[in-house]
Amino acid sequence: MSEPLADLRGALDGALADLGLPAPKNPPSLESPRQADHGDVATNAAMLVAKAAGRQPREVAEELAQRLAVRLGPALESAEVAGPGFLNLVLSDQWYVEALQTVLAAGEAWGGGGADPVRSVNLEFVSANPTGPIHVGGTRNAAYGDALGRILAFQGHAVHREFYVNDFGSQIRRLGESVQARARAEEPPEGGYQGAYIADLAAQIEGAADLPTDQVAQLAVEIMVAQAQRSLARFHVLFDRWFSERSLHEGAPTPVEHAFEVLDGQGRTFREDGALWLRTTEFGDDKDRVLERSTGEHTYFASDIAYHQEKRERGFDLLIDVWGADHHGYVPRMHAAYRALGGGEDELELLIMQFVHLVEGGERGKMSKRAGEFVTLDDLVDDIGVDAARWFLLARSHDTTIDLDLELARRDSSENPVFYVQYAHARIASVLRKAGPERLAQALAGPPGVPAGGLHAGERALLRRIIDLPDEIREAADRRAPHRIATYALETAQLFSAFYRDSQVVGAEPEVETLRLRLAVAAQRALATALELLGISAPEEM
RNA sequence: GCGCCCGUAGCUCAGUGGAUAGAGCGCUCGCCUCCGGAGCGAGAGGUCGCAAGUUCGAAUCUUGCCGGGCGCGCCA
Repeated sequence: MSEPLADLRGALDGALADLGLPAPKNPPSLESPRQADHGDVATNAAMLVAKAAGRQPREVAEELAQRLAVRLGPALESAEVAGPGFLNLVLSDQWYVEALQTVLAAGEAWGGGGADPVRSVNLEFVSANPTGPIHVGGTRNAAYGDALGRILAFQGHAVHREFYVNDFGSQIRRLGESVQARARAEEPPEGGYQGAYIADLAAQIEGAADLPTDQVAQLAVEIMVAQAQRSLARFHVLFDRWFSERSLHEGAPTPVEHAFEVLDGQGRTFREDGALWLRTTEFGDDKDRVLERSTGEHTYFASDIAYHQEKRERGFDLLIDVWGADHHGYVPRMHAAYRALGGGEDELELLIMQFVHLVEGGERGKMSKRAGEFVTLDDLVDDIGVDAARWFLLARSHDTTIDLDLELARRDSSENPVFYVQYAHARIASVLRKAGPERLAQALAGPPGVPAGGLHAGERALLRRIIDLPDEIREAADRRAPHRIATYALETAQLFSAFYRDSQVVGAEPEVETLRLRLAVAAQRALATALELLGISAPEEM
């Protein structure tokens, strides 16, 4: 048996072909029905093809059931047509036991490797301005980008993680001025930065009061970047490259100038009012955009275009940028610019993270960077820990704003979902320790067998969920939706808990104990994999 | 005004064409001679913002409205 659900899908496709029915436009479902009396696997295949074939769905389902019975043989216990044309399949214990064997044989690789086709992905995320510490929004971006990277990599994609450092331009000058003002005990400049970290920078930079402002600014950026690297590493987020915006303005020609040449070669730029413009309206933007101001300075947009051109030239076949919600208005012009460079529409994905509100006792905290009253990544990790922070930031879809309940997040009890999942993992480890290494090795050595009494409902339900893992990961990857993995982890932990409650593992009849030990190992792997993809620890004991 | 995101249980949110819409928290009530009780459960609680439309079938797709968040610089 290869991957169990893939086998079923193959059998279903084959059965449709047997009947001379066209393959449906959308792949038929193979879902675990919520209702227990709807079988182990339900499919809507008959309803999908009935119309095109001009047939009654239930009639098609009946014929499909017969063909599946032939193709699946002893794997299929029964197939029943229900409702408007669903086909509910009950799989045999033998099928389940063989599926479990497949899971165990795959080991840590179970659930991964589904990339099709394999792509070379540049994943740019966080990219927070080095004018201040990383705050909660950046932390969510970090957790999301990192988890997405883990999922894509587990699928088999080549993932290169990058942090774009905005170490150039007016805000950096303002940072230098702010630090220098502080060092001179003067008021910060108009629109400058405040907060304790500015005082720290002023103290750390020797001669900050007297050095040229540009130099103070660069030294401050270096310190801030190093701090961001430490904070992110502590949050289990590592990058392959920290890309300097400043570097886009160095060399001859500079990457920015090179990008201008590329755009000019495509005939996309023009001069007006003394400025250089890009005709982004040709690609759906609502107005054209300035690349070089009438003063001769380049805009931030020019840097960004040069950066994306540079990434293109490095040979990635997919660029993903994860941006904060406050930049969403920038999306159309970036897409337009990418196409103006000659890039393909589906080579660049811009993902927008919505905001996070921290909630404590029903009250929302404030996060204003300039005022210096923000909660930073380090503050959050100090408060609730890496695992809880990552869980609560990752458990929800990236395009919904979230309220993070700090009071719940810091609890060490099963009321806290991340604790509950980790506890289930640790508990399995404890059961396996109880069985002992010899007994465990013996159980895993097989051969797989169906115990005399057959499988119980709780065992089948847990195993069914473990078998779902590859599909879940594929969905999470394709939809850029790490939160699905969190949902999966919680459900799997709940199913294990129910199984554990109802079924004695260690000390059961030998062949039953063997099955349950194997199941426990598989459940532990599924949980460990899900947690790993979220960057959350899977403890052996707590 | 225009654009993007959101509107699902008291609260926070899953669920992007299928059957009787789910979870966590909160609330009420149960379970320790038993592999981890820092645990395990049960129950109450919902016009899926509103209205049309498409479909055999809509929380899900379309359109319009209402409500909330964000954005609309030769700033970054």
